[in-house]
Amino acid sequence: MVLFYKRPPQSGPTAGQDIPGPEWLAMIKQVRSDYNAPAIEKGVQDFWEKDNIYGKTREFRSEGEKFYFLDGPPYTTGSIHLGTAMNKTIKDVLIRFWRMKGYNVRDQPGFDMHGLPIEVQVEKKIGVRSKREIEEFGIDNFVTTCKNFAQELRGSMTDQFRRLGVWMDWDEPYQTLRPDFIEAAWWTLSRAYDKDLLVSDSRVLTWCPRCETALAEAEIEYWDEKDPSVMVEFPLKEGDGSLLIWTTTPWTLPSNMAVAAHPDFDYAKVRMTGGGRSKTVIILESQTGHVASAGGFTGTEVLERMKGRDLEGLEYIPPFDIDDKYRKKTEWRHRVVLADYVENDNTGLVHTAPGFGPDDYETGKKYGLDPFCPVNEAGRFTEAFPLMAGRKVKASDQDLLKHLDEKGVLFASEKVAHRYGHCWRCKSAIIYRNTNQWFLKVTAIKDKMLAEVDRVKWVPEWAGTSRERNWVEGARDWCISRQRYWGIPMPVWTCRCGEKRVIGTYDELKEGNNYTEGMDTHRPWIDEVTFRCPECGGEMHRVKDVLDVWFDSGVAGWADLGWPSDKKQFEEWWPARFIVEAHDQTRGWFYSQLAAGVISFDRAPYDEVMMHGWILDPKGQKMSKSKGNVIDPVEIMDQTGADPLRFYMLRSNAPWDDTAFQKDGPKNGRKVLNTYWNVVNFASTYMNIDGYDPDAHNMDSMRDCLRDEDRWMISRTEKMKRDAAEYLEGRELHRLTRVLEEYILEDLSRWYVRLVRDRTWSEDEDAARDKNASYFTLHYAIMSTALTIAPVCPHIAEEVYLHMGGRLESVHMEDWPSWDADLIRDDLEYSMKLIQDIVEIIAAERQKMGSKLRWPLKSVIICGDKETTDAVNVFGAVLAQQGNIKSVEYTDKAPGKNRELVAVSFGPGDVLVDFEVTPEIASEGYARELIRRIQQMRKDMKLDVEDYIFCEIKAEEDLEGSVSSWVGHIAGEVRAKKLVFTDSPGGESVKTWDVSGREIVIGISISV
RNA sequence: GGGCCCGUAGCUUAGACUGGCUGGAGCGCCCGGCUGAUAACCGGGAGGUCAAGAGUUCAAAUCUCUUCGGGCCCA
Repeated sequence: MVLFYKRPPQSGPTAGQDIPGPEWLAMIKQVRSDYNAPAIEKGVQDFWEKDNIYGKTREFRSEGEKFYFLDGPPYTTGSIHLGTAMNKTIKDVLIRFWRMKGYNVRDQPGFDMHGLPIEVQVEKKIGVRSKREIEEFGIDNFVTTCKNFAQELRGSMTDQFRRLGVWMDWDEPYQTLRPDFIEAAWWTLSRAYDKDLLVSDSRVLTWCPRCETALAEAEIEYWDEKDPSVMVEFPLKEGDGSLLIWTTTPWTLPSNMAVAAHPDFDYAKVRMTGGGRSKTVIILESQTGHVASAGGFTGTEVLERMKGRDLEGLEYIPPFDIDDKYRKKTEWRHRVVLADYVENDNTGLVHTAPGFGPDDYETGKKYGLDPFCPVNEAGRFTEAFPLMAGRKVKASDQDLLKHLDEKGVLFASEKVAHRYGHCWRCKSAIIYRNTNQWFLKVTAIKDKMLAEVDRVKWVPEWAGTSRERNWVEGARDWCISRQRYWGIPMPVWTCRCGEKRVIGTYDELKEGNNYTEGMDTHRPWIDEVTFRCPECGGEMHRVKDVLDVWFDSGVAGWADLGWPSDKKQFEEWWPARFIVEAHDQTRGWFYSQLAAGVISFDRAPYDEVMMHGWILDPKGQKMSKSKGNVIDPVEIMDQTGADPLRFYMLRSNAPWDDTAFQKDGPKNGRKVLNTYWNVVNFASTYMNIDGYDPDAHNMDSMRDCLRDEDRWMISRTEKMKRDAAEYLEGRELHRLTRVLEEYILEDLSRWYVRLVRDRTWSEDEDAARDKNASYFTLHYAIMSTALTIAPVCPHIAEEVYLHMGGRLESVHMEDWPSWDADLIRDDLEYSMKLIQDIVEIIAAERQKMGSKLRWPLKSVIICGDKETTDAVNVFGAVLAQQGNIKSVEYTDKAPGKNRELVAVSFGPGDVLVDFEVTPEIASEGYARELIRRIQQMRKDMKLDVEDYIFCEIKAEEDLEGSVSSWVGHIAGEVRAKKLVFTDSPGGESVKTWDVSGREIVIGISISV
């Protein structure tokens, strides 16, 4: 296999630079001086695009072990938000990591393209408001519009994911609207049918009156809403008094069929008096006070006590009369029934309408009650309730209450704010309705699903053991039918005689009448296909429903592999090794896949599930258009860059915790990357000048040239790589980014670069070997960082890699960096830590004493046991240099009193600082003061680093004498051809300075 | 009402599983330094009842319980 990819010289981010010749490949190229992330990212992405780097990288790993990553399909909304950005960033990081580890990763992205959200948007677009209007518009026109719209939205989302730097197979995404995808869904349903898990049944469930369809739990959004909170009297048929019930849905009262009581609770018949009125009601005895005050009564008298079970069978007069032609008369109608779900609050008697409440329905079934439902699909009363016929149910509440009040049975009426469900798309308040629907009998496979939850690896662990498990344990049968248009059609055909047929493949469909090859299998076209009934010879028609969109994505794990028509891919890849989504998918995609997988293949279709958190607004609130607190990721990428955004999102929190997105977060991320960039800029500048050839050296050849500080840097680098790998394997991406941040900021930039500056500036021939050692180390650190940060920040890593002599065509083709335990030197790290502490102490002491770093210290004494002084002595030269100290001494004796020394503990020992300023120190100090001022003036004059100058200086006589021995040094440092002292300095720039209270005038002119 | 997660400086957070020196950072603020990485960089300072209370322990941000507050999912 060819492991060496040669890059054509004219391509890549550096295109435009004129760099001919094959030697260019391994050369160090100067990077642009500023870290302009958006510009760099644009360049890198253009390079990827133009040279097909993504395709080549995939190809490069095509022989590796197969790794099936499965993308959770975002709903095609047209624009990504920060949550989607976070989601795809995590995926991109792990995919790139796995590729670097040699895996052949399947990275097909997906899009969820059916369903109500798109239908609702299209309705708005074409200006229709109801199902009737859609059918007038034409289902074919409507569905075609939905399809085109979804494709459009997919396109713009793809652009945004690309901008984020996500490497997935954007040219070949799986799409739920594709015919092969639909076939896979059908196949799964036919499996369910074969196993008796697909049934049609009548149940009470959530219904959107505007969309005129059933909704799943997952399609409901809850928020607080004000509703009536009323107590209504149902007079007893025989004897005095009334049953008192409480409800927040007065519109369900016409459908009342019974009143439920808890068998074990204590009830009482209570007479209530006050304000000249009196009422006798049966209620939960413990609620007497509450009820009386709600009804405006002051006096109460218990007339009779009884258990709930004693009330069973008691007959009452319902609040509204309904003609018996609309409902069955049964034994238990309008009597007290018993139920365990009755709670110890309000009146303790529950109005029961089996046509409108899931619990009521169950109770009704038990007592043989009719699930009477005088409400149509649009949420309006039918003829069965003439009083309000044609009116919307919730809007009728007030009129119904008025009616009850006139009848004298309205005991108490107020408003209450409570959580109420709404349609996830059109936001209409949902109602419960009794309808006939198709169900997957999840309850029948619950045990297997739970076993699979236990088998799968969850990250973090509680995502599975607590959350998913808890959800599956409470799972009910899954209503998968929707009375809509844009979705996967139910593959169920029925005959008048009751015969059913469920189609699982397109081959079976071909047997149908009106089938045409290559036909669109969406509605309405599929509705034309009919079958001959094998039982009665009649015509079988398709059930008009479409599928719940959550079912679509549930089959993604095999639909995207072309199953069932293409079995080869399935055998090669399935099941998915890894999926990752946000925590709301506990009830969504984690669940739908689990159910569909157990139905189809008796197992969960994934082996590892990672759960991530949400991106919230800066105050920790959910971002939403209605709150106006949405932060646009595209805007951030354009302003600050995709890499900084990615780095920040991963750094700020553990992936599974929610993150309150901070406005300057990406800027902080940028700071880390900028520091890295500065290091690279520094290194590439000097390596380029010196023509450093990274290929000419390796760890073995350099071993003996390295200084201990180089070995220290390498040791830190090995640990960074070691930790990074561990954190990636453990999915602890926050730790990964934090270890990178600390390494870049603390070890590489703030310390190592500081140490090697003098070495890189050296033009001394004798020091070439030593300079090379620093270049080698710097290059090693920079490249290790590029490889390690490549999954997180793919653009900066690429740019750095290509400029620093990377040998492959892209950093993303590199193998994940290994680390070498032999290069870890805890002894050197310990010594260096002591040095860092001591340097810090000296800086602090200097500050207290008003001693600038520019002025050398006479001496510093390290006092401690031999072990400690030896450890410090390893880097004695580093200490002297970084602390600007003339002499570092060591002693194991306690500091004597004979010298004016400042003593501070650095842990295992003490550091004693001698602040005495000798004439020698003063002259060196002043010399450096002068150099600094002249350099500042050069900079202000915008001189080139190479330019020479003439320099004239006026200073007090003693000062002039003091620095006289340094004149040659000063002139060299500031590139002055001539440097003289004079009473009237002249030149193109003349400036007066105050140096420690002494006036100095400097004049500079440019030499020719 | 139930399950899960979270609560540490003005803001974002490390540390919690496996209890132990003066609870670390970053941003912001104040002060200083450096000036051949420079529309950068470095150091110092102020700022914490570790949400509250109780318990276990020689010792609690960390373990246990209760309460309060926030988030997600449900009822």
